[in-house]
Amino acid sequence: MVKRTSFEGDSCPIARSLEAIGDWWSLLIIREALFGLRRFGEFQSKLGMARNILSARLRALVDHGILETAPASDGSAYQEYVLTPKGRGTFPILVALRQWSEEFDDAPEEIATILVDRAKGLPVKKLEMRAEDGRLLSPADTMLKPRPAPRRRSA
Amino acid sequence: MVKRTSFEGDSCPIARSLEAIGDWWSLLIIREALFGLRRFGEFQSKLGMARNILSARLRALVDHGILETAPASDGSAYQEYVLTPKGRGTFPILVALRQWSEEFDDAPEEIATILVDRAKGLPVKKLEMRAEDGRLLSPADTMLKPRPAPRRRSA
DNA sequence: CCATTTGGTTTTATGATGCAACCACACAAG
DNA sequence: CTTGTGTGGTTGCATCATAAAACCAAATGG
Repeated sequence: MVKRTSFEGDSCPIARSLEAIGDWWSLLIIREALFGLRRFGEFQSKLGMARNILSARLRALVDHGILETAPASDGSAYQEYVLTPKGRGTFPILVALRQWSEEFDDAPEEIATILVDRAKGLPVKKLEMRAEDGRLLSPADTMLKPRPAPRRRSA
Repeated sequence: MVKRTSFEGDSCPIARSLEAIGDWWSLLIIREALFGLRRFGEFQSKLGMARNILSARLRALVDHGILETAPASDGSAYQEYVLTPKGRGTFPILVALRQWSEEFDDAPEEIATILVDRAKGLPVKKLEMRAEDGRLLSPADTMLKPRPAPRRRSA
């Protein structure tokens, strides 16, 4: 078989998340969903992507529990795709991608929008990594540790 | 043309970042690079991916300014791939992906490692989105604003 | 100097993607 | 009831990307 290698059984959480949302288009669909889009046609016209690919991606995202289909909303008998809590939980990922572009893009003048605090209209602060006690951490201040064995029914 | 649609000219910073690091394998290569891997063979054996794909990805990452080739390091005449500042700047993206898995994965017991603060050994705190004045922001507290016109040579 | 490792490129088979055409259903007008 | 239009897909086909393995050249290693 020469099919694309799957990260499904991988023990790395980064690989596991990419398995769910790492496909081409997937994160852009989620971005639009976070923006409020719900209908097949809305996604299609906004993203300008082929409908069969959109169909496949929506189904995959539903299978992964990121979107769910809702039977209606505005009376019409069509279904809608709405984010689950797991889907809304991708927001920090999108913010991180956005901030990385804003900081390192070779042509930042081509970036059309900035994410701002609704209350004050000022840009959102850069995401920071902190320890549990609040200390600011750099990548070098961190390390990977084997996951502690799960306590069995400790409650 | 039926080639894969590129997001290169897109004005959305998320699309632009995916253009650079959204390919299958790319973020995993960056993850290993952040972990200290430098040599072609190291990446290949650690990731278990086909060498031609690795070769293409490494070249693309170099083209995008995420990796650069260094002529040596341990005396041998081979070249190495090291992260640029732009490459190291992807760290928050990887942390966001990792934390998303840790929080929402259907089988979290399969996740082998946790990211901890090196000094105390405690897990890194969840990434938070904050306003410039430090207020904690939810997605609903934010909005997109058109980028202000660039001041021309204000310095 | 020959064998092996390293760091790739080339070849070939198959899956993924993009585009356009087609189909099923709902709804509205005539 | 028939026609028309919009929505929400699925199906074919051409092309691209990916994977696996073979191949190759330079650098060690003995």
